[in-house]
Amino acid sequence: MARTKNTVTIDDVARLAGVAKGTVSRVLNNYGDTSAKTRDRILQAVERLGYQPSSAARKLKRGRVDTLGIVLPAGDGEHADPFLSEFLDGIAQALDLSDRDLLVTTAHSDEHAVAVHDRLIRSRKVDGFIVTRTQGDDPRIELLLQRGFPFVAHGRTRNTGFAWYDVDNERAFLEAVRHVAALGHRRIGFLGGPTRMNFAIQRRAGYRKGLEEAGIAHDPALESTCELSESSGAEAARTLLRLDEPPTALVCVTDTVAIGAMGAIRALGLAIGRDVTVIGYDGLPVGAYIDPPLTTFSQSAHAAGARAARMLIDVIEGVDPLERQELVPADLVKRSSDGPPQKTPQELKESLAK
Amino acid sequence: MARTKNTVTIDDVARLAGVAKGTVSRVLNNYGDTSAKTRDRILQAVERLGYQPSSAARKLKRGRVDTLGIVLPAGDGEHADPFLSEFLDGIAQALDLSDRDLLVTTAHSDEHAVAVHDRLIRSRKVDGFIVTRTQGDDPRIELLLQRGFPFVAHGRTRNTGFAWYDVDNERAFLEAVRHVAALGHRRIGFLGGPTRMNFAIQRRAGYRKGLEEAGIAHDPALESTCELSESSGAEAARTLLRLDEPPTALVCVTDTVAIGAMGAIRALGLAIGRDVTVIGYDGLPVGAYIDPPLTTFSQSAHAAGARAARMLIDVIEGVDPLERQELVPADLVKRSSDGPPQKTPQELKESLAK
DNA sequence: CACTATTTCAAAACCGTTTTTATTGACGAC
DNA sequence: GTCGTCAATAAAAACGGTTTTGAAATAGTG
Repeated sequence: MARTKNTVTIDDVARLAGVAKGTVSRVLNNYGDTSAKTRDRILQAVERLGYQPSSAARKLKRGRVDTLGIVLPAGDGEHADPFLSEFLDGIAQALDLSDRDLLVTTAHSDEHAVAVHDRLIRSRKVDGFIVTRTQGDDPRIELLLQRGFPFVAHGRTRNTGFAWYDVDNERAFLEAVRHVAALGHRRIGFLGGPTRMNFAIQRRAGYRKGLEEAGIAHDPALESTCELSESSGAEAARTLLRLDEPPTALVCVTDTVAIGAMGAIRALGLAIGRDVTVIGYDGLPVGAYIDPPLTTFSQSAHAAGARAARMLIDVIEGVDPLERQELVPADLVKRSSDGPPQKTPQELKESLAK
Repeated sequence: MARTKNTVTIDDVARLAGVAKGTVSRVLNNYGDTSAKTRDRILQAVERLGYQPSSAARKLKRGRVDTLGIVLPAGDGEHADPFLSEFLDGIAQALDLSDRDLLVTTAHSDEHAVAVHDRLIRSRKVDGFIVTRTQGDDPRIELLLQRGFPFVAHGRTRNTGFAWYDVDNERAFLEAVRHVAALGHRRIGFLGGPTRMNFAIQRRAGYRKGLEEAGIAHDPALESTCELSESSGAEAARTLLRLDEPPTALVCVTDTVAIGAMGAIRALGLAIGRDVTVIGYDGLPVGAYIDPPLTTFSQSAHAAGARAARMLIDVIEGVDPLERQELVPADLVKRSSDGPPQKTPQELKESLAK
């Protein structure tokens, strides 16, 4: 049974145009060494047959696939990471402009992630990777550096000898402190994250710098550390508010922690945004729905994805990765969980005593 | 400059094992016609060199890429569709089990989507497509059917001669009405979606059937149509509540519309779940965070993605697409936006008049 | 022991491109 | 005229696999 092939190849084009296939190829890749006449004839044949080169054959010869890869942490089957979906969308849109595509895979553990990257590299299905959710020491980045495979990380790691795109955590927290200081707060607490995380250290540094800039003495009692959960945020908030001179503002390492803190504040009978100001970080959509809507700092995941993709393309095309390191500021999303202090710390303490 | 190639090919393996490359290939593809001795030798060489076949070369000969494609509607750059990210996650996990990958692209319009599918087909970058967010008459599906290219749709269309996975929209809305009727509601409003969407028609049909089953006369004034946005949902809700005999329950085509409606209800000074019951559809995570948490119908996007991927693989491997059509029920996620009516429609009207 | 069937593997052909090399004809210079 | 030179294109050689073909070695049979 002679199954008729329904795909049109370069040979078909060459035959129709009456030239050698090499000539067709050169025309399509703009070598510019063909006469106008044959070029027109070839382009016409291409048009008529609706020819498009086979990516596999092309890649075999050229060694490129025009495809970028990303390995996502597998969701728990419940709710997918909202950040990632926006990030993906940004990547895809950037790629559309350059006629490349995105290969998406998931991994359910660090080891699995490394294995998947390795498989994709060896089977040459992608030209480079975008690595998200980086850790201080990241095994995926180790692998990619060791293999000399192009990639861009979203977020720095301890080692920084590669291309990355990151949000300026330090700057954001400096601005957070500046913002509440401008509202009139002088007792400003910090609910920080675990210091094994790179970003937690950066954010704390920004907090301290902000205090210094505002001329407020750094009080270690106001600087706490908690896990990145609501319950942990709630507990840390309670601790700070029990101080003899409680803070009138809380700057929180993430929105999740801030939401936990808000619950604790409300439970103590205080008004968020009036008695106690709360500032988050992440710009999670849920922050807009809670009561009162959370003032926070936000990085556009969409913009990050688009930019990271563009940077990766540059790296693949030979740009030195060290020339593709970008630090961008996070923007303040002003909602309603902040405001001028209505009470002094002493008054706050008294109202809590009741 | 003789750039040393750092990729290991089948020739390297063959040389190391002292056999012809054809033999290596047959061993790796389990032809079972090689002696145990040479097979071991070859596998050992493969192991030692860390050899993995080039996907491009392999595909060139076999005509398959082991990659599925999906073309997403491009987000607006603001918030990506939470449904899609979960759906993607489901697909990716299913693919992981079968050593295939997923190619993701975006399209910003119907025409663009068709063009992207066409490009991917012709450049043979994927073996098949998963088509989401189907419309009554879907140009993408037209294209794929015409090209005879394998695909699975998430959602039916007018034409149903292909593989699909769909939630039983009609049934869900029938159950929604049954649910609120059981709570004691008799004036039940419907905030429907644009009727160009197939699912909107199905959901409306379920609503009407539910009324019939409950023995409630269908009042066209209670059945409205809105776009799938919060603002549109809010407006539709206001319109219905201004009726002389306002509804005490609103069944909404999507969670987004329901959330908009809730905002409008609150703004009118009414208590959600007491004065007016609101039922959504989609099971969006955000629904759990709003106040009060939204009662809704949920389809697991994750499960849908995983199942659709599996179905597509079957179709690619030759199963008749007509044998891969599945209708699954949506489940009621009971939260707090519903309850027995506290007021009659007349009382509701009066309290609004104030 | 001659003869055939079976197993095992080497060699060659092929997939659809890109890239390199060769060939052809036209043209100008000597 | 003959000889390069140059432009344009044809022809051939990769690229890295899979699949087909066929030959040699081995086993089985009368």
